Amino acid sequence: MSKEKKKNSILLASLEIFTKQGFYKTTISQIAKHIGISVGNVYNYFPSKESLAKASIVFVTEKLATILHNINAQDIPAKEKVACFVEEYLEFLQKHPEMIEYFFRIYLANREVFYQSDDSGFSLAESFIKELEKLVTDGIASKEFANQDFYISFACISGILGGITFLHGEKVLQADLAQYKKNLAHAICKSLS
Amino acid sequence: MSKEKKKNSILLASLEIFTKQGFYKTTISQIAKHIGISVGNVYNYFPSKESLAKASIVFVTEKLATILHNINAQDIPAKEKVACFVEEYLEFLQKHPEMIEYFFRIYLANREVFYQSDDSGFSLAESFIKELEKLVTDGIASKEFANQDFYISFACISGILGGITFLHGEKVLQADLAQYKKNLAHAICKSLS
Amino acid sequence: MSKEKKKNSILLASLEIFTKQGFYKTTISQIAKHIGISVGNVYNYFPSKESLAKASIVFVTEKLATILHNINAQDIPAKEKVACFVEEYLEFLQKHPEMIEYFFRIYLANREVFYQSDDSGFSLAESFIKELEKLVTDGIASKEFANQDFYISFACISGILGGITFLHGEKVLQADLAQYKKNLAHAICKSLS
Amino acid sequence: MSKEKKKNSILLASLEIFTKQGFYKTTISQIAKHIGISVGNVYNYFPSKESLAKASIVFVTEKLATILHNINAQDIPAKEKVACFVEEYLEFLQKHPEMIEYFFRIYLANREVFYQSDDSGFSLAESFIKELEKLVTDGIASKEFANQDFYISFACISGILGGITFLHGEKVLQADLAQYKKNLAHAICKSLS
DNA sequence: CATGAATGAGTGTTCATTCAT
DNA sequence: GATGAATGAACACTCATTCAT
Repeated sequence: MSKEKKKNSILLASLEIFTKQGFYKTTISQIAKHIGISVGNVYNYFPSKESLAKASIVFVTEKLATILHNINAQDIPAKEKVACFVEEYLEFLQKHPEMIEYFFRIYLANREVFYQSDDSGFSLAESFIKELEKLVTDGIASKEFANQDFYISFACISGILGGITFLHGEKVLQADLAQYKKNLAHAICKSLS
Repeated sequence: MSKEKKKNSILLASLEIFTKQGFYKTTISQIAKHIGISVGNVYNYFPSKESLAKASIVFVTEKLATILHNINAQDIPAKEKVACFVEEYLEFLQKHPEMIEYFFRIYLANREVFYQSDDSGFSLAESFIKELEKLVTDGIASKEFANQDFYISFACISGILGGITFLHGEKVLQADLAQYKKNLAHAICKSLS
Repeated sequence: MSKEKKKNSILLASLEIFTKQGFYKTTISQIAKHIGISVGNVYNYFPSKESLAKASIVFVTEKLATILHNINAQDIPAKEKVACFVEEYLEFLQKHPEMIEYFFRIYLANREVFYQSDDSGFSLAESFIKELEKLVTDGIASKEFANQDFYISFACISGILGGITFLHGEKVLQADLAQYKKNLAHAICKSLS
Repeated sequence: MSKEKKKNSILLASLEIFTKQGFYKTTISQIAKHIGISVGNVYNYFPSKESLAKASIVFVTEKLATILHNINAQDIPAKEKVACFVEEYLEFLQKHPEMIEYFFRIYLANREVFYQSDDSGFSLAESFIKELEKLVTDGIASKEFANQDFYISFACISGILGGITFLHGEKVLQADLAQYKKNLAHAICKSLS
């Protein structure tokens, strides 16, 4: 296996196990065992457990950022962009719940892991937030969305998606995720207007 | 100090330190020191660290449930109830950020701490969710809100509030919390309609 | 309850719980609860956990010593004395297994509890050993027993009784204890001859 | 040092310190220090303190079982087998008092450590008991010993040896252990006849 | 690159003992 | 005498990280 591939497999394993068990309950040994390598070898690719957690969040946010970037690149109304993003988000959540849940459970919650004195941990999600900002700004420009503080919009979009993600993780949703697509997109757009 | 009062002071200290440092990085010794008692004495009031975390979440959700319960009891339109709740929520967040953040950071994130095999950890927040459900149901009855899956509404209300709470915790909000009151209430009502 | 009676009830409770759970796994709190008094009050009667254990062994050995003393006082052959002692010992074991087992499990095993630098822990059983010595000496005088080192005789008598006590505690003996009376007395006498 | 050898050295250190100080007064740290390794490394070889105690007892009983097995294999009268066993037992006790005393002090006394719900702790000594049973059965077959309940015979053999072991541990025996060989063998054979 | 034995600081929890009431 | 809250030292066990092979 190439160096890059092995690094990636370590990342994916971490992501999965961190999400399932939490950051602190996950041991390096478990991650190593999950992909059949030795504990010491994990350290050849990542210098610490913390760095694994950070690399994981960058990995996830870049996936989300890419999705949103491609949508933003299209020449369609902002409301449609929201609908597209909700759709792709739900598909992603369906396919890789561990990645999305990692974002909401591990990253947003374990502040002490991701934050350094000199650097807001928030910055790890920068690429995604940039795209979100673009989406909102475009919508405001086209008068589709109300011209309000970006943070309100941010709270609406990521809050509502976070809420549904949480419920999905709790396994309380009776219907298939895709069923919620339309209503969620509608709710988000309304909240932004 | 009465027994009940001491138990409460331990709870409040836990809440604060858990929120600041995370569940796992917080030691019983720190909690004990914070209120000037011995480690062993903490265990005279709570049988384990985990039980402290659980008692904390019950404490917070009951506070929130009480606030919402009183609002629900009033004879006003559902939209006004939402506005009232947002106002009181923001005041509460301003005054006791550790309690609200505890709810979003510690409870929602450290699944492995709160969940037992036989019992959804979700149930610890039951009293609050019940009130939220009442608010939404009433609004649907009065045609103020759209008749949609409660989970969507749940995601909207707690998601948007969670989002702003997160941003507040990140200290990125430039304006005073109260400034966001109107816009947030508006966004939530819109999202429910 | 008189002071003496309460002291005794504490002693008996200790004996029972020490035997059932071992010295270290028994807490003062358990002993106190067992007789319905407070932890602090136990310390009004015994200055330490260790002193409780020591008082217990003195209590038991004095019971055994009394039994043997009365037998020694009779004008019967030594072999009959052995038979009598075995009989009464088995009856005692039947009735108060916790006392006898205390002697063999707790006292003989937890050396570190009973021994002080200046004093052999062995001395706590002195009264009983004295009587045993008398029994053997008398038997040698009457030519019933061989004139051998007392320690050999001691090993035979208390060893064989200890062995059957152990097996009784293990609950592997199918027959009633009394059934073993004759054979045990016979074995002991033979071993002494 | 090979893995197996290190495991063994941990075992021997445990045996010695458990015997000297008792199970509960012995700390893993002491065991580790005694052989110059770290606390954590002990746990690479034994998963718990309890498992160390159990492995120790298996180790000792297998030593005793082997001794007795070799004697049983010889074509000599049962009485001579007893004499051989007593001799080798005393030699072993002389050479490795910690092992034999471990058997009598730690194993027989700390029931709560060795017993599981589903399994008599007694079973840890199975291999030795099997050999003892063979010795007795053979002696009965050759009419050297009386045909009595095996448990009586068990109490006699292990009781008498346990008694002398106890006295040896108390350091009350004036003569050399070997001096008691003949008398002990004689006493045991008599008690079995 | 890969291994996994070794390290040792760190933490939840227990419990004998004390003492103010 | 009686209570039981308070103390704090002690200890089993964990696990991120290192490094010799």
